[in-house]
Amino acid sequence: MRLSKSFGKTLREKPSEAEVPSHSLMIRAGLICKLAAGIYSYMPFAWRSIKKIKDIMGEEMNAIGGQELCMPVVNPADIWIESGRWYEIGPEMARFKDRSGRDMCLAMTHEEAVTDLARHFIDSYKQLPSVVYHIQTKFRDEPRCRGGLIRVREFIMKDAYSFHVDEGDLRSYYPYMCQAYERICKRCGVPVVKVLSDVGMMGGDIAHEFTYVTDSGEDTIILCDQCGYAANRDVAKFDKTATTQEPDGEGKESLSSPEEVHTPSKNTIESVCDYLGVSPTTSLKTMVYFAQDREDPVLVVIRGDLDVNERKLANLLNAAEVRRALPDELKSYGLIQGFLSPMGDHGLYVVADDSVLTSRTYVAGANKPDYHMIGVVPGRDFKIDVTADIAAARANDPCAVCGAPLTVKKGIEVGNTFMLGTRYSETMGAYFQSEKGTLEPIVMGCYGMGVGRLLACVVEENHDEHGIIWPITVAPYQVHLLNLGTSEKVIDTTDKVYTALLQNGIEVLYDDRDESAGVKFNDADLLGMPVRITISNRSLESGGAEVKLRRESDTHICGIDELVEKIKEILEREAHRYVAD
RNA sequence: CGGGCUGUGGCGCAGUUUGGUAGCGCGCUUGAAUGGGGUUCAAGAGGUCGCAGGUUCAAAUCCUGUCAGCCCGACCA
Repeated sequence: MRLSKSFGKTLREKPSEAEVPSHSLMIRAGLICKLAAGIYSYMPFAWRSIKKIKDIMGEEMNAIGGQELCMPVVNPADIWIESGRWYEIGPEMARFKDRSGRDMCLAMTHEEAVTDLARHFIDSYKQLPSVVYHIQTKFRDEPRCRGGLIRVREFIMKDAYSFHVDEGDLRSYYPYMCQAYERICKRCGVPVVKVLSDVGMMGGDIAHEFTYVTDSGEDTIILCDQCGYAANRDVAKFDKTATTQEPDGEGKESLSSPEEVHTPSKNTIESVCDYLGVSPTTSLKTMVYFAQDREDPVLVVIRGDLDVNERKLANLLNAAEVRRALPDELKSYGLIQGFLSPMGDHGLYVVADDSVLTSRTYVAGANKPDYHMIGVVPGRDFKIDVTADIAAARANDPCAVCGAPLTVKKGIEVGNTFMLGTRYSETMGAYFQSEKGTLEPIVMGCYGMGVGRLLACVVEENHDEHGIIWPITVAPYQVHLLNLGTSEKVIDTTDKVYTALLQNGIEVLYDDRDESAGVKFNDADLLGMPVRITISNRSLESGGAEVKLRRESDTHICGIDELVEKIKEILEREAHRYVAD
């Protein structure tokens, strides 16, 4: 490709809308162009990379038995009504009516469509297991797009679906998919961590995310450097007993009933504990939440030093989401903000984090302005309807597995894998006849990976202050060829080199523009092709062409005659860096 | 959906406080010089100042509304 003819151009300045490096670079390099919030065109260079990423995904999917097919972007409402998600999912699903008034939607994912295929074509256990995948555009009307391709509304996704006779077969297949995911990321030059994750709107049992760790990310993951435990914060477990101090030795545990104490204006955990001289670990924090589908709020009790993770709480309550009650709402239930208490005859459902069982007695609110209770014993002094883990893990909390301090990192979720089970096959009637002759629901797994998001991660991981540093496996072109000066000899030689490289199947971007050296070098750095070849009077006098790797700073001269062979060698060596084990 | 902010040639911005009929840099066009890290000079093209209403002799500037976008939060496989 001659740069003088290529569609699109580079920008010198950082676009004002871009915050994260990949976003800024992708716009500056002319890789993407926004049409509307979260809706982008992929420009020619980006599209070449996208194709390579898709190829890598395809190869890895094929290698574990996947068959590629393609399912529609537009779905009829019927199948989503069958699965129950037509009503479960909110405004993030784009819906419309066709000309005859039938409800339709843009698919956000394809469990429904693939389950429809399964019930059409899978009749017998003899057809199982089976795996299909497709790489398709999806639309989710996200409330907030950000970071260029990191979070968008229209996006390309590779999703795979596996069908099994039973849970055991799914479990034995699942690791292959996880391994394929790790291989894909490795081959694209993006390091990922496999973390336990929430099942979210997919439903099902076990799920993992493959997360690229970066400060530009929006997911919070909890990692144990010691034993390797890794989980999304929404499901991360940690050891709550280890942080607990013994109940303070003031004999309060001997109180046969709680006692009221005056705590003027002490309406936060910190101020109360300071005032009373106790540790927050022996206090109770009470919060009021509204959960979807529940008329009355629930009282949530957690140890004072901990915070509630709303995802965990929502899952426990079987609600799509929960929200904190507003001050006015508290009043209408007779609750006093700042002095909330699980005690009393409020009649509300009480959810307790299991941390409240780690100590004997606690300080709690008195549900009365400026008063708290001491010597409160959970269970004795207030009822608990359900106890579960609803606490958010934090940095330095002890690992639930090995006790080492946990670390918290930000990351981008590149892909995820779910053991769906029979959630869709049962609701949509995808059954097969077993060896015994019985009718059984197909056990399913689903596995998604964002193509554009992975591309953004590639750039996020592989760049410097000058521009992108493409891994050879996904680079739009392998070689960036440029000439300097207008001498006929230089131009002729470069043209010949260009032709020779092309004839040898090498992908070359040829900067044939009449631009100054600075412009050409800067664009080469910004565009970031792995190998740069410079031909100028100076290089010819030194014996040929100058060759430089984008990721290295040193250059060397290579004779024109040996150039093609030399480049082939380099490309092979570079490719070797991205081979998955 | 809350909080903060921004809309002015293709891109990045100034001008808005104190109303007087639009400017800078980059990019683009033409010509010349230069030719190893965004080089230099000259001449050009390009904007109903997001949109709608209002105040005024006069609005990019003041007022009201509205739309779009960005950031933080909520939300989200």
